[in-house]
Amino acid sequence: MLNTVTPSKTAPVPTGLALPSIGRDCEGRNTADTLKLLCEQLTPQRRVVHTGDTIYQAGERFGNLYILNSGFFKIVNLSADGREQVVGLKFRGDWLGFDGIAGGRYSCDAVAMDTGEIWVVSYEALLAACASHPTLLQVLHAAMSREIAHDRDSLMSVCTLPADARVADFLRYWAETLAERGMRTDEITLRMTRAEIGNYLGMTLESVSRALSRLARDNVIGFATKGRRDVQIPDVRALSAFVQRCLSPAPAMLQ
Amino acid sequence: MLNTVTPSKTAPVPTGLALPSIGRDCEGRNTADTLKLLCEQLTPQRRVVHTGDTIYQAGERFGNLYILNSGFFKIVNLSADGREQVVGLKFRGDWLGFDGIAGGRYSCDAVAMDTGEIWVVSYEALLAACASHPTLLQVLHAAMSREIAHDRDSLMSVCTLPADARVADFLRYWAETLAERGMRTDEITLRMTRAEIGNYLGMTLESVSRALSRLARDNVIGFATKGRRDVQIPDVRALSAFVQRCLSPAPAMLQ
DNA sequence: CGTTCGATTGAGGAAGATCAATTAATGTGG
DNA sequence: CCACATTAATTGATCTTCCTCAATCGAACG
Repeated sequence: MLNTVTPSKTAPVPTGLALPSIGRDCEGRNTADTLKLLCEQLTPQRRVVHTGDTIYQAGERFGNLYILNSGFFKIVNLSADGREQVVGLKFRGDWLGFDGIAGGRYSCDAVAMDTGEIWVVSYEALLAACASHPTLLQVLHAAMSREIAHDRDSLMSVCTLPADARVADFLRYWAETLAERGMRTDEITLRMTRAEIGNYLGMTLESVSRALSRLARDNVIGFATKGRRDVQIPDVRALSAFVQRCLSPAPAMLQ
Repeated sequence: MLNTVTPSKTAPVPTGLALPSIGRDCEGRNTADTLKLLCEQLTPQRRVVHTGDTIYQAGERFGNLYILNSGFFKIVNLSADGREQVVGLKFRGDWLGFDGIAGGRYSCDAVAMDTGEIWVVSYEALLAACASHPTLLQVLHAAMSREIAHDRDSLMSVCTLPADARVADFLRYWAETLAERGMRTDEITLRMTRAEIGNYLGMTLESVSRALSRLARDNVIGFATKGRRDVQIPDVRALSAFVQRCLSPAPAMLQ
């Protein structure tokens, strides 16, 4: 495991820039528009990644930022004493590597959870491009800002929600993230094991499994015919409602 | 409570720019140097704040970033259903308000926990200044990057450490933050109640109290003669050692 | 000097972790 | 394509940690 990515292979896959997109990236710009702008202004090196590839690792010298064009990444923090913690999940349009700017070294691992394509942008080159194209700077800052805001939401989830609600909120976030990118949300494929989900949410894999079973029993989610990796979400709002139900102690548990 | 700050009173206090400082802010620049640069390049509006003042609130229109010159802030996230979560603590040299860039609105409250001074910088003006002074941009990005990296460390603490270790790690972080700014760490004054600390760390105020009592019993910390708000930390490394002891199950509990 | 707020400490209970056994999915070599 | 090995997921039983509830104490303040 932990293969470094194949060094400098120009990607033979389509960029997919023509895909429709609904979510707002920054000031009325959606993910697809933003990617288009970045591609045109920066002409980044494109790189195909496969499950398990690491784009950068903790301690490695910082130099590049990465933009995720397709696929899916996890960000893993490592402590000196060997603890591992999934601290973030990255989807299409997300940036990777901001943590390296301050210290000159990345402070975590970025691991691909699926086949995908990332765009490599030298931080130096990016700054130069920003100087002549202010919109680029705005997009960069918006991406960093969104990451900060979302990290805070994650902390709030972990600190204030019971285990079942945390899992429900996790699925809700995942579905909404896909929706913002114009993807289907009625059936999503979790490319993470229960152990990885549990690590991210601060609970054991058994608790994740039990929470999912409970969500399925309450018909908030469903499982596909084959495999429990695919989760059916008929109505995203039902997940939010479930979270609220976990928070209010009094109201009766149906059935 | 929740007073908004006195609107536009120019600060009658010294900036304290000549203070010594040891920690690295970004690429060999320390906190004091960075503040000096910011003050010279931006000539920001200065504003005195008192305990309980809020610099901005969730939902308020974004426009300014704030640099903390002295004092101490907490950042509070609010959920739609009324949960409150302390998601960050800010010390001298820290920036406030990054979360507002992406959405055009702040997503949390910034509340002063002590008398202090903040510098108000219009985001527009900052961008303009960055265009002509690239170092400024580097400093800005470093501040955002550090915030991202630290938020991840917080999540890791909450997810992987038992309650006692979390409190110890919290004190360690506080002491190191002060040390980086050239302040004393052998005796620190927590300007937060047990309830606020507990909220930040994802536990109850009783658990915080018990953890502190345990730390005092093990002589990892001490309490000042009067009041339990002041914590003596004879050796910061003892706090790290305590965290490690919490993680390794086998070794005997002394006494 | 009483009131209020914050902190401490104890007792009991509940959420979730741990341990363990079983089942389902995935992958491999024949 | 199948038997087997391997990994992931589920479910149950027990145990630990931490939360909840409650009483007490100390400090700060009007």
